Amino acid sequence: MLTQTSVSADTFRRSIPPTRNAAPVARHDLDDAGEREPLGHSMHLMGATMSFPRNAEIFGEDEPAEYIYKVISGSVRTYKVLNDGRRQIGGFYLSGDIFGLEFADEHTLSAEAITDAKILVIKRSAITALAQRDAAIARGLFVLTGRELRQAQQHVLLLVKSAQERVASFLLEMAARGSAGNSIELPMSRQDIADYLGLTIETVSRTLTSLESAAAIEVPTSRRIVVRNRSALNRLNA
Amino acid sequence: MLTQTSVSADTFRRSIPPTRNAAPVARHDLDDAGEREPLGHSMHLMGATMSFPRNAEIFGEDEPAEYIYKVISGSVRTYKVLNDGRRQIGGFYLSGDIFGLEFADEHTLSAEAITDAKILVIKRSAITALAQRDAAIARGLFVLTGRELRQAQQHVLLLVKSAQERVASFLLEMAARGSAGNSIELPMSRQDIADYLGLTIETVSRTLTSLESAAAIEVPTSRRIVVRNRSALNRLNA
DNA sequence: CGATGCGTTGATAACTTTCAAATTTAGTGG
DNA sequence: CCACTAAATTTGAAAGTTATCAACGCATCG
Repeated sequence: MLTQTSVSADTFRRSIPPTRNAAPVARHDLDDAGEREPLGHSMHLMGATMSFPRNAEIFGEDEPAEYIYKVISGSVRTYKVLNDGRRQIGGFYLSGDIFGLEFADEHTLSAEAITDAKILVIKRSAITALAQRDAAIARGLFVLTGRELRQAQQHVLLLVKSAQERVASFLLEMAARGSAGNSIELPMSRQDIADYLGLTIETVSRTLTSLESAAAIEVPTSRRIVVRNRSALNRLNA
Repeated sequence: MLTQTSVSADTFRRSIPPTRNAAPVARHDLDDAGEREPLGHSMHLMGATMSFPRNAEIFGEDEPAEYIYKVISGSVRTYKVLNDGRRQIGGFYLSGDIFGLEFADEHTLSAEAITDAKILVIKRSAITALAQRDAAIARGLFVLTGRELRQAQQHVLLLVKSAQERVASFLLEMAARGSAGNSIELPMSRQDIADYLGLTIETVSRTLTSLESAAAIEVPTSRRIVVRNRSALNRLNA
């Protein structure tokens, strides 16, 4: 079953950046209840921003997880390549999202920039050291990890649905995250979507066309989708 | 697509048990590096053991997550029921496994005893209080949570495979966990397996039959499976 | 012994993938 | 800015996989 993309050979490895000398942070802004944007402000004080061109690798599976990352602009995909060459995308990270959080010493997924992206890179040791002194930071890490777990569990639920349901769920998810009214800007290709949903690009494309025929959505350009009938999509979001 | 089991009506709700008054624990046994069995011994000192008959609900989705649980004997499934009545099993927990760990205040999955089971039940607040005083406990919680995340990510990878691959992976997973040579004792029904793998019972059954025809396994009884050709299964475990 | 639940097997239908080709979009050099 | 090539997306037809519907076998339990 060689349905999904093989790893593109055009990604290239970048050396891990030197961290800007992380001055001890005396205070950090607490977000309300620390839930909306955990670690949000603290991170900016101790990281360096890096630019990654489209398709550049940010970190690779099995590399030591020395940093954690926050998307400043652009977008990122994490993925895993199966033995047979298929690629499974674990998730998409948009502006403001934090990724690369690990429990173990090595990354379990790889990460690439989907579009040109600016990424805030923070030494993991700096965060964990801070977390030891500051319960709010520790809790922030916990909350973020909980989100990752939820996301993975949602992903499981997604993958047992029909193609129509998967695509509808995906669109609703992206609409909720981008939250620009009913218009969805997709930074990722059809292949990325397919590899996230466990489908082929042809099925994704056909499903979008059929949703368009059913007047549930409009697809003015391949990277922009307008939700016309949200309840129709919700109905499919079983 | 109404492929999976609807919630069985024969499960029944049990009231949450009173915790035995948790005497402050002066010391707790550290497992080597705290990794093999995180929180292992500490838990036994502060929880109460409860018996659940087959198919009894241990906790329900959306109930407050006040306890965490450890399987003493028997086995447990966690699951979620989708809007349309399908049931997706999140995982199986065997003797020694800890489950019910949550980030939020409510459970995101329900849990039921697959077989008659003895479960150690510990107040979550007792553990977290302990974790605040003891870094090893805190780390144990972290490790366990990391395992949950890994498991969910593995589950995602499982669900994008073919039926044969899913069943083969499942068997290898169970073989690795039960680790009684090549013989696998399955506590769960075909329906449970199907709902875990995102397949129908018919497909699971047929796949087992076909693996047996291919001399990869033997199925002496429906709940026991003997691995005859592990490399054949590994080959399918793409 | 008959009812009941669980598992297997068979035939057919539905869905998704595969393979192929057409079409649109994006990027490049003149 | 246009022409041209490469890449991405869409569409079509056929094949493959899994689900659905139905029947049967087998064991357990009153």
